[in-house]
Amino acid sequence: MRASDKAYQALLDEIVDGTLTPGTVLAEVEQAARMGVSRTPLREALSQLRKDGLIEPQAGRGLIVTDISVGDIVELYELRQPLEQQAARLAAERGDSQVFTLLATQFRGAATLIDAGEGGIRAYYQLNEKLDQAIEDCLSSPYLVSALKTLHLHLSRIRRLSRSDTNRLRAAAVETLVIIDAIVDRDADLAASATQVHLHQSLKFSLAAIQSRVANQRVA
Amino acid sequence: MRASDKAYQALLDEIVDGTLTPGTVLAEVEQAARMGVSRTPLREALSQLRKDGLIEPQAGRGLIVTDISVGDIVELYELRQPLEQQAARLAAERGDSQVFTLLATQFRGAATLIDAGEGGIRAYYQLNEKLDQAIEDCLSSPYLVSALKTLHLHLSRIRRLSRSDTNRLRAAAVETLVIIDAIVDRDADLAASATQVHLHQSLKFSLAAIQSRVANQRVA
DNA sequence: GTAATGCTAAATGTATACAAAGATTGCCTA
DNA sequence: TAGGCAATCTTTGTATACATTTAGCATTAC
Repeated sequence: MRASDKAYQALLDEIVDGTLTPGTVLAEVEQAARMGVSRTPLREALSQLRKDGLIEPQAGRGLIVTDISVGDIVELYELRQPLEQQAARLAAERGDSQVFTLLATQFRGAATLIDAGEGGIRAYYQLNEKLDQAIEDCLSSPYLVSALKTLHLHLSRIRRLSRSDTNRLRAAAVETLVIIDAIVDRDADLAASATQVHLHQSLKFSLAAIQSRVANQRVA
Repeated sequence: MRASDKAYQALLDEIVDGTLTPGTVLAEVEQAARMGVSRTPLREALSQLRKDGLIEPQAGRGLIVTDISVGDIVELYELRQPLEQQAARLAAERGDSQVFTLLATQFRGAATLIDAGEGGIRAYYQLNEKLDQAIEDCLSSPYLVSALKTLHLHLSRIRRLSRSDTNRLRAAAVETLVIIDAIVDRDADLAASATQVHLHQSLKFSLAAIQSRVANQRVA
């Protein structure tokens, strides 16, 4: 593995999982030392992260981790809605029914998973990733796939901001199951509509979760 | 301007306008010399172009300009359709009516422009860019804007493959006018539908133009 | 004659030295 | 004391030297 790839992946992970918080200054020499690489490959990594929109040039000097706020959630969904609807539509048209039939079965057991504590919830998230992967595998367009990849990068970031409670997760699983069933039935319009519904709900509850958290913080 | 930006822009322009044809090998020392910069900023430029999907690692070694074929057109439209529909929808919801009223007026004179020879057609393309810019200005989401930017990069490339005749351009202008009028009327659904129609026609005629060109080449 | 192995050369990947640009701090002046 | 200017120092931007990897080719052995 190239040193630049290593640094890119490491920094990416840290930004996505929140270890590097928004506003953190990424000085070249400092980060190069921390990653155990020289400045050249590190700069390449930073340049990639900049293209991803995960870091940006600060007013004065240096690169900082981009902020991710409530406003960003709404703005991100303005991209997510059309992209995932299109992906669901194409998956319905071309998807391998067997794959999605299996996923449907797994999603029918999602509620049990969600109620099984921390580990179960982690498994549920992994199931969602499997679904995303299955849908992506249906797409022949590298342009669409690439846009989805970038999108999911940012989605991972906001997931930390607006953690859902188990009630919401169970509801989300049901909504997702409608999408999967539509794909199995080769009903592209339904798959798109179900996606729209799911994302609408998802956005609504994300914003509500943040609102309530802010309210709680005021009390504390 | 930084040397890396200069090299990036220069290479980008050459790839988009077809000076650097698909398959062209971009060797670092060679290109660095040609651009008048050293290898370090040139590599940064190449790294960006790679993220844009304009160049890719070759089997053996080295980076080559990515191929752009008929299949790519269809795949690109699988991204274009959802993105531009969303953009049109949001423009209809939030756009400044005055801006789009002016654009509508200009597009009503498009036919005259298209029939005025080479220069007129260039002016018509510039008018289309003004429209794209006006729509982009309506978008608050940097995520959506960024995806559109990348999309238009690749669209510029395929425009060389499937040049439209004046008949098609006139029809396209009429289709576009429907979109603009919908935006002026704040009719998001109509703007989205009109965009879908326009892009459907645009794709159909692009593919047809290429087919007929291939047929002509066989004759010649 | 063919295949495999080793050598060579050329390209990429990395590190470091050097240059330039800008920010901060301290001093001087008003 | 406050504001401005200058000098220094930190940080980024660039160039080049060095390391590493691999493809191509030739030679040798089977």
